[in-house]
Amino acid sequence: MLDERDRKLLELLQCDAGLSVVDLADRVALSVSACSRRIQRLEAEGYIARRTVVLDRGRLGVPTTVYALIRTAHHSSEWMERFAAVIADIPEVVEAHRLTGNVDYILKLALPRVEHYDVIYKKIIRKVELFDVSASISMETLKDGAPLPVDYAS
Amino acid sequence: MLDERDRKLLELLQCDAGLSVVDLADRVALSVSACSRRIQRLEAEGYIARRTVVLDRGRLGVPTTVYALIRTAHHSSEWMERFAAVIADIPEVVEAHRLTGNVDYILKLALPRVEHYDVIYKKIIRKVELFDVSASISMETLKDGAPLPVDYAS
DNA sequence: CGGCCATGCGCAAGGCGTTTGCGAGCATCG
DNA sequence: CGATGCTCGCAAACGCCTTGCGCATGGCCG
Repeated sequence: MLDERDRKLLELLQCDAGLSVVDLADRVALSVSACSRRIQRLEAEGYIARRTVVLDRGRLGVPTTVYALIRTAHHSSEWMERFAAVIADIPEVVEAHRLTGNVDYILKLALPRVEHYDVIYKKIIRKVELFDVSASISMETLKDGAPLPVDYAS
Repeated sequence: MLDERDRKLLELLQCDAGLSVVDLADRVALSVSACSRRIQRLEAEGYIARRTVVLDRGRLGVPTTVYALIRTAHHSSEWMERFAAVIADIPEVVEAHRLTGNVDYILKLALPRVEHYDVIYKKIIRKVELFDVSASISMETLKDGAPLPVDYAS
């Protein structure tokens, strides 16, 4: 049960969660106290899952993004669990999904440089058997961590 | 110039930026004031790019994740700019990269349901010509928004 | 139509976390 | 061996966030 102000708050907080409540308050034309309670409610009701910081990839030493499209050699729940465990243990894998279609899994890697991909590749195939892997290097990031659309929220 | 404490702070903040400075302080065995200054420094030196909130996809009404792998019909800088502009204007596209390899672009979409993909698909092809598009639906999210590895940071 | 209840706002005070000035310890370097 | 710079810890001050309270508004029922 969100009104226009709630949606605006979620939008603002996605862009900058460092904004003070007083800033947020007059952006949505509300008193500080009312705004504070709105935010508390949004957290209590689970709209806001957690707060985090986004770090500078360059500064962190992992400027390179690589996507790995994977096809599995085995279609069993045992293999799936094994694969999930392997992925979970590799911090360079920052995102991983099991997909429908030709590709079984997609992995997003954060790496110091392109050549480092091979290290991760070998680390994975040493532990699980894959049928096919194709890696694509990100040449240009058009969007990343873009705010989620807020218009579908009820 | 990061030491072990700085890295630990970045790690903790990625997991939960809502932690108070006093909490963080004793996690890294430091006084509150010293910890506060560390964090200020990490922000000033650009390690921390910004603070944000991660919203609940389900609550927001966009639980479905779809990846679109795109091959372009035209290889010109003019087309690229047009495509980038189109993508920027679609809030359901939460991530977009230009890639090397067979696939030219990868798009990550946040949608209310699978069928909604068609709406976005049509919105894109109405504005730019594509050679090939293949969409894969995420059946299972093994990782998403995982903390960046902090060990490569200097 | 009037009264009642629920909901949400604003005001102001209180509480709490964060920040900052200051002195001390330690390592580095001339 | 002494000076310099860096970072820590302590304590106070500052500022922000929270919360209790009174009030207005809108909906519902008698």
